[in-house]
Amino acid sequence: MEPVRPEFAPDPDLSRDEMEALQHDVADAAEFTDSFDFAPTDVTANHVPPETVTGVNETLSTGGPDAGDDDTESGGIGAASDSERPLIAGVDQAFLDDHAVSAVVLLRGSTVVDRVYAVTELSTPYIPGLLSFREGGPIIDALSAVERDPDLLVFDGSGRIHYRQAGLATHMGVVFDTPSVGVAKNLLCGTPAESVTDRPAGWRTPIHADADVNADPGTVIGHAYQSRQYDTNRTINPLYVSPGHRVSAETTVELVAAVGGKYKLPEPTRLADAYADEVKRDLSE
DNA sequence: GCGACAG
DNA sequence: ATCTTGTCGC
Repeated sequence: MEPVRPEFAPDPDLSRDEMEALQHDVADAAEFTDSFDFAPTDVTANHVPPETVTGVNETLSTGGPDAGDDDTESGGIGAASDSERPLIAGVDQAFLDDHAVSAVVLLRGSTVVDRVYAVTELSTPYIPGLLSFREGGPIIDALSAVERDPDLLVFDGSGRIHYRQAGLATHMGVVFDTPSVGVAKNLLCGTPAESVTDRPAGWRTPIHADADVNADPGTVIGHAYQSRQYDTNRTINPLYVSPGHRVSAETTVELVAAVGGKYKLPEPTRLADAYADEVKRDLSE
């Protein structure tokens, strides 16, 4: 795929004020309403709702072809096989000295159909709120190597949950004008509607815009979503999911749940994370 | 000045 | 994000 709107590409050489100005433009260009042509229920064959797990490792599965196709899943009119399912791209990075290894794993259902990566020199430090100016370039490099246009991009980081409603997922979604969602492990800004501690799998609560966010106070900019949970001692923190581009806050939760597997992180992102680490390891030997 | 802050 | 062993619990 290629950047459809390169004018929004994050230039790491901009001044801080210019970066923030560009983010305002990105937020204005972003669409936080559903605008994609596949059903969330077609994303995966096995719509296993989030479970409360008892163990840690069960059977190792890295997304290889599944044993059989289920033509009789919920809905009935869904895709019959992985080959008909929407193309989902998971994006994540690993770092090595002053270089970023950006990895993209493409999935159709539970089948990994492609993996690409790019090694790019970093030119800007990590600054909360300006992440896309550090990782955006490297990510664009990797996504540009993807042959087919994904139906959805899943990022490791925030989307609309951002001071200027222009987090990494939103910024990249706008640059490629592709539906995208952000999945962060920590909350950047905004206020959860209720306590997020020790919640059962499947639980979610809205994240509202507060004084730190450039949006009408109370606007739902994302959700805390408990993808997995243990039934005993230790507890797992929730994920903070938010719209990137062309997806609503509510649908974002549904999509993240749909692409989620048996781990805390959704499969696309989890596999991209592992791939980035793998490339990094091979690269440092 | 103090506190807060995705990856 | 990254630097890293053991350890608790199923």
